[in-house]
Amino acid sequence: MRHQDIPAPTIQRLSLYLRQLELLKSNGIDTVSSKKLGDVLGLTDAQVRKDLGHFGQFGKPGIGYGVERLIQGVRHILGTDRTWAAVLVGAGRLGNALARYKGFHAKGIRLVAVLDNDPELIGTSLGPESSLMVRSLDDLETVAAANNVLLGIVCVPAKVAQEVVDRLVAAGVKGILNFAPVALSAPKGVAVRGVDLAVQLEQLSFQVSGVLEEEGS
Amino acid sequence: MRHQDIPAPTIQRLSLYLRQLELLKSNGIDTVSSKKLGDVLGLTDAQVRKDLGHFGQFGKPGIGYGVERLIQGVRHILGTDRTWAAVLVGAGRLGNALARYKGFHAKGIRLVAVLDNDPELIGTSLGPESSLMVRSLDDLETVAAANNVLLGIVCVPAKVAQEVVDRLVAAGVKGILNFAPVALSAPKGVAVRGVDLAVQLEQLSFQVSGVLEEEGS
DNA sequence: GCGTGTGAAACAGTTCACAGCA
DNA sequence: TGCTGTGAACTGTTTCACACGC
Repeated sequence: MRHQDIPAPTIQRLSLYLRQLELLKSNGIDTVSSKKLGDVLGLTDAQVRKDLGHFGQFGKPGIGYGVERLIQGVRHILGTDRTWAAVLVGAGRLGNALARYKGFHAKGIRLVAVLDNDPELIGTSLGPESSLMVRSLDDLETVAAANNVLLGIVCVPAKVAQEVVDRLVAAGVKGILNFAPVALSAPKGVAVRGVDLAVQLEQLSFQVSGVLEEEGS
Repeated sequence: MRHQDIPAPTIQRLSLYLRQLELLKSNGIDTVSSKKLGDVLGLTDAQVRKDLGHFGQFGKPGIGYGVERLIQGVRHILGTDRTWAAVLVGAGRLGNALARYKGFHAKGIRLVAVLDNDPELIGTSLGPESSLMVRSLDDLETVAAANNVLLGIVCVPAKVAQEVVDRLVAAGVKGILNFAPVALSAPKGVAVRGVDLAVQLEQLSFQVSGVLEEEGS
């Protein structure tokens, strides 16, 4: 089964399963049923089985799913059992906070450089935990080529985001995580995901409006 | 038409429309067709019309949609034309970066307090742009009651996130934006949205795996 | 002609229900 | 008996196609 014909909602839920499975594992539980897994995540048991069923037979009838085996399986499907080299562009407050994020490694991401074009920031350290320093944006192509960089994380102002994306694409990047509040375009063959705080706030605002309406205020 | 019976995907796209419309407005364009709007966002014209059609007749046949009027309309639907009081819990690096985010105001969100329970952080300033200081988490209930706080933003470690959420809910909060990498539970009547970097990285990893596969490597 | 609004058709995703295995 | 895997039914969303207004 090709990656493309798996429903997007299934892939989204795979991340949720994985997180829950890791929690179960750290609690010493080594078997779980679709019912139990679904309940904590607010899903039906059928949904869980269908999702996992797309990738082969993970479960044993009468028993359930082996937690460890399923973790391995899901990681493999998501590709987080491989290591990807990434660059982060934009070392402002948010970029800085992200650069110090410790979860990259756990997801198989190796941050090879943090880039910015502000002379004030270039040469700046990213704290004692990191061996990286902020480098000039001019180094992008060199760094990308030298490290076989496939992922880019964009934390620059909206105005220059498209420009940065174009350079990343030209440098061979295949996946971009965008924190700038703009719709970016990239050629087919390059995946772009956006994390937009403004969008989240709007969605939350809408949901809360609905809640208040229900309660009659 | 009640909030509840509008498809979730439609609401999600409303945020995209709004952002694009604001861009058009700032470019001095005051009319747009469903085709044009859809094209830049990667949607069909029919999709755009169906989405907007849920809320009444915004467009004029032969002409298109009035940008300004549509912006007003979408803002009203999303509830961002009202003002919501919010607290932010967790003043670590990420919390700090978010607290300084300038987009809250534009989305009708008034940040009334930043709270943490680390004595090192309490009393700390949030930079010259903000009049706020980090306050003790003990003040949560007081602040929430005094300002009619309906929104909470959670940037604390995963271990304590549920605990913080429970306190927020008890304090009357109706919507929570969670940055901690855990599945949180909240009673019906409280909306919870999660922004999880680890999940985004996994999804991106999956998409890139698919791209590479297509290209045959 | 151009472009909206909207039923009807097509498609996709979810839930149901049950056969089959431990 | 407990639980998976899966075709079949169902529900929800997207796309199509066209009547109507500018």
